[in-house]
Amino acid sequence: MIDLKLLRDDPEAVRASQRHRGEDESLVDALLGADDARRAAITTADNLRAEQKTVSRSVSQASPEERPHVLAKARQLAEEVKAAEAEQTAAEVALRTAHLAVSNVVEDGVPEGGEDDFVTLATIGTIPEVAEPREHTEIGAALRAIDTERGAKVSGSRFYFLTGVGAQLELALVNLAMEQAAAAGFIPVIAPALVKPETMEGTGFLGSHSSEVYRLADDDLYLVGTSEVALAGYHSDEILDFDSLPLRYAGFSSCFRREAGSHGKDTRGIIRVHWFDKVEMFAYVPAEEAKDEHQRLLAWEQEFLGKLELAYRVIDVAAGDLGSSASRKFDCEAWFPSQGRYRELTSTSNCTTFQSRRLNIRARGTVYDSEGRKLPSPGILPVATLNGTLCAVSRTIACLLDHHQQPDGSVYVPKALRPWLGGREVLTPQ
RNA sequence: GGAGGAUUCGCCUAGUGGCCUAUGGCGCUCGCCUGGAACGCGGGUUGGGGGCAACCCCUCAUGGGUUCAAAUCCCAUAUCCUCCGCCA
Repeated sequence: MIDLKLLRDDPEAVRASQRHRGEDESLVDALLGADDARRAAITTADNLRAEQKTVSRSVSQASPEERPHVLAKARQLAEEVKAAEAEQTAAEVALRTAHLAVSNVVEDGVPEGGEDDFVTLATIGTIPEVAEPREHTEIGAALRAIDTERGAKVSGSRFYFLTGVGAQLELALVNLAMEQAAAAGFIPVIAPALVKPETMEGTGFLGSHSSEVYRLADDDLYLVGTSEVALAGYHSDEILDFDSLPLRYAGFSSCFRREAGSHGKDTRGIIRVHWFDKVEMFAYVPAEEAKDEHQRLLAWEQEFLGKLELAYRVIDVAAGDLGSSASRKFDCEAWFPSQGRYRELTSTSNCTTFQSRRLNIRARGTVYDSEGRKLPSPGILPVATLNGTLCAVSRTIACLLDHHQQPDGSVYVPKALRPWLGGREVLTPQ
């Protein structure tokens, strides 16, 4: 949810942002109208409640002769309060609906346009020369690392088994990612992959992308598509200690995606699957720190890709391709020789205070007066949330096999992964 | 799955229909005292919302209900605890 105070101060900025995204700017006026209606309803209800309170208290003190009269007045007021409260509730629901319909305000500098209108910010590493590149599926099968046939047999399309070095590769990547994150000060977290509807709703994944989400109807639980959901929900309805910020978590969990709209895309292999494991970075920071933190998350993603010795580029995602809660998004796309193009491996979004407002996450900070003295009442301050992929395992494995394939059919192992792979420098078909 | 019990402002806690407009303690904080401290004394200390302001409204796990009036009575739900059952 966007900041209503900001909207009141500068509605045109929010309208401009909506246009930038290619979304309906009349939603902004609907929101302003809903807010006015709510204020009016609250004022009416407040006044009636105050009057009712006074009359109610006077009942027990009323003399026997005036008592029936007072009681009648009280009954009438009770009716009126009930009606006014119903209107207030309706106005508040309408406001929330209108509020949720407006996407986050896009950060200055985000490219105009849609999916293809990204701006490339950096291109890093040397694209490997591979004469006749094979796909990761073929390489994975030869190494007995990836078994998509049995994945399909057991679970259906877009499922897979990782076996042998494939399984070891996953553990190596997770270990490397977690080690890096912990060294950078992240709190490692193993997060639940099943969450309640409120959590899923609060993180915004039941909006336009609800068809992507698996739901367990019998238990009214959702399977997360990313541990961002659990990590954002972790501090929901909490007031954090402002001085403890930034709070950084590195969450590991399985991720589940229905891939409902992607029939025919990446049907082979493990680039696009219904289930994969992922290490996700999630940060809670003071609102004014968000932009800097976004750069830090991007830097950590790049550090990780560097350790994997991959050639990749960083793109600044265009406004029309941003999720509703992101004000800006950077993707890192690594080179896949067999496809002759870059494919997304990681993504980091700055959600500013949009997500935390929705999840009711704030911070309590010490407030100082103009002379720098502490004031007795601590202030409540807004918190920004940001997320970034550290390692989406299955896609990263696909990339590693493709990117580091050798003419003799073996696969080069980046130095950073070797400690977790028994020191192996290459993976060789059996 | 079954049977009980619990949930009050950071923590503990008083409170069984009407000055509860919520008690007391701890903690925190401001002030006084002091050369400076400790002790002591006094004040402040849940959030949210409306209003230019004075001030007002809501908030006793959540949602309903009864009543002129609910922390208090009734119903439902959630979470936690104990016991039983089942089970890694």
